[in-house]
Amino acid sequence: MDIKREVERQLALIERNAETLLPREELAGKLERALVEGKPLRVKLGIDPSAPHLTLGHAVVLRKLRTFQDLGHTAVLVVGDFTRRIGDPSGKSKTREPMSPKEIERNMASYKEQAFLILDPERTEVRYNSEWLGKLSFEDVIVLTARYTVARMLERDDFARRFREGAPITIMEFLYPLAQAYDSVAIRADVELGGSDQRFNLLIGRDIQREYGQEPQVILTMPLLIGTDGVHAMSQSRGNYIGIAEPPEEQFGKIMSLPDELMPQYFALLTDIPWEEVRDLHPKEAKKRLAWEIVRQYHGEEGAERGKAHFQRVFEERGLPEEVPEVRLPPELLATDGTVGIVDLVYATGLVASRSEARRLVEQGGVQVDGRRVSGLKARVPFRPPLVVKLGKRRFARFIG
RNA sequence: GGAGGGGUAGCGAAGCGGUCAAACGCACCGGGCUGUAAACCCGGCGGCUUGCGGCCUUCGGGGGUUCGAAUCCCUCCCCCUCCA
Repeated sequence: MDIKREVERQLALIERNAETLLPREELAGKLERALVEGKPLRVKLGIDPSAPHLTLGHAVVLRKLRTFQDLGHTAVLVVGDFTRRIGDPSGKSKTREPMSPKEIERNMASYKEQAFLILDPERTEVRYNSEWLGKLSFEDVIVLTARYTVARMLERDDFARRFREGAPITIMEFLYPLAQAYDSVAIRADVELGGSDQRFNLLIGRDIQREYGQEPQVILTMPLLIGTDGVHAMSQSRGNYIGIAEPPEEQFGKIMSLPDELMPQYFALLTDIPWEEVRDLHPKEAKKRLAWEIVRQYHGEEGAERGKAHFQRVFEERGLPEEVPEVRLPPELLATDGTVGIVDLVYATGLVASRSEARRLVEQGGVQVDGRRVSGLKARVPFRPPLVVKLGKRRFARFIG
């Protein structure tokens, strides 16, 4: 009786914001058994060790994993170091460079540091899939492949489409989800988490576990967080991401420039603040709340305050940030009358890639010196340090004597 | 093994002898609007050059033809499709 209630409570928390939970009944059964036997569930999350940085997109799934931990379950992070050596699973890009174990280890160090801002290290197990995949013989692999059919593989939308269009699909791509599924067997996963793009792979895990005589895992997918462009899923390759480890000022600023329409999704997936609580605020205030709350999670309240203060100073009041990089003017640029050419000055900040870019900025009215816009390529300004040069909206440099 | 298609700027994609530093879209940068929103509008987006202008390096690599090539020829490398 009590147990039934507890199972329902856990289920509700787990299901919140999830995209897919399959099959719900099986999860209920597993939760109940965990409670009765006092044995936590093993909740798997696959990790791609190629990138050392985590984004808010990762945070969505990690937060869900944290939910499981808070309910007493164990998170099992499976690092795809072996699969990573095989290459790119997506098929759309060229083969990635092989990555050395050292690099992987380095990435994982920073990964863990960031992930543990969200996860509870006490309830986390980190495993590398080379541990078991590396031991498989070719025979083992063939046995594995014998347990899945081409037709089932082709159920995946991506494969189906490419097959139909005559685009290439390599056998390796078939192996990849199988390897991932085998990971589930190796760690005896009860649940596997992933982004919604992982649904197919996670489902294969179920089938393969069954083939190996295990109780199939339950799969739980989370929606893909839309990135800063407001259109595509957040990803590092698209550059539309906000990194967990980015400085508070950056995070705050990036969140503030998200399209308003994204706010409900961000609140739901990245904070514990119910949307209803903020929906009636002025959108700008709601977004500040969002930014503050997200920054707080990764940089603490102090960081959140700093991000906010920076934002207000630089953007709302159009003032100077608290820290402006200091640069020196190469003496030869200084004319005898004590002036310096504007293009030289901009270039000397080191904030532009070329003199052409400096010139462009000047021509387009994107340059301010001590708060005064300077335009005209031939303009010269008296050089009396300290001199603050502002490029565009957010780039600053202070010239010191 | 055979037949065919293709490699163009960060990406996608035009161009197929001159007017091409190379259309267009995305991304990006600047300006405007504003709530630094987003959307939208205008401008920019190889480098160097004080400008209307000029110069240098680019269209997979190399070599030719031509007054002139991203565009034609040769050769090499790479990718893809179909047939076997």
